[in-house]
Amino acid sequence: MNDAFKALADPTRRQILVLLKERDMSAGEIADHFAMTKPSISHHLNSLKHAQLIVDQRQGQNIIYSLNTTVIQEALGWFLNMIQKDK
Amino acid sequence: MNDAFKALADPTRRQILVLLKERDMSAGEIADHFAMTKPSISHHLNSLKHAQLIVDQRQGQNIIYSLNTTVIQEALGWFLNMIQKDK
DNA sequence: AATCCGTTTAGAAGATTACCTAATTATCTA
DNA sequence: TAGATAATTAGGTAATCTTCTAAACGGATT
Repeated sequence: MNDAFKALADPTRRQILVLLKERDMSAGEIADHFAMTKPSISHHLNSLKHAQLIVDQRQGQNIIYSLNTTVIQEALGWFLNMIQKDK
Repeated sequence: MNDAFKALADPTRRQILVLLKERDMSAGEIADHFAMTKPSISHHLNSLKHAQLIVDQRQGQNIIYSLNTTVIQEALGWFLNMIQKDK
């Protein structure tokens, strides 16, 4: 959960999540959306994966990334609890 | 919004928000909950304030901090949107 | 098996963050 | 106004983060 919050702190990583919300994408496709080298994007993907916000799956030469909503839902719960009136 | 996500990345700062959810507190009271110097806590409070996650108000010698749920609600919206099925 | 393509790993530079101690500011009280 | 208390600001250091280039890796194709 701490890893998730840390991963979410970076705007590039949040943008990657938004992209993956639309559809699954390969690492290269994701990288094409940013003015940044592929190794840098790969690092961000690893950070998101470590936080379990995304999952990956090899498909031939490509590695396809997709959103894992489980941890996102947990985070959502944290925020919901925070704006709850009592206790 | 980016400032809020960055502020939320630190566990001490999230814990401060949890404390302030229960009741408003002075900077000193907040600091008493952590094994950390007051200047360090003051730095964290400033970070949270800058992100508009909390507001402060002087009351005599004390400065009372309280939660500002507006930005928390915005973040909640971000997560909600992220787990939404389409669009 | 040689090579190509997509991707990750390694290593390093520069920026940012988190924490400390010391000094300063603001307010209250005697 | 002098002293005490609450909190912040200043300055410094160590650790972490973001990004880059160069090199290595895993499958697919020839």
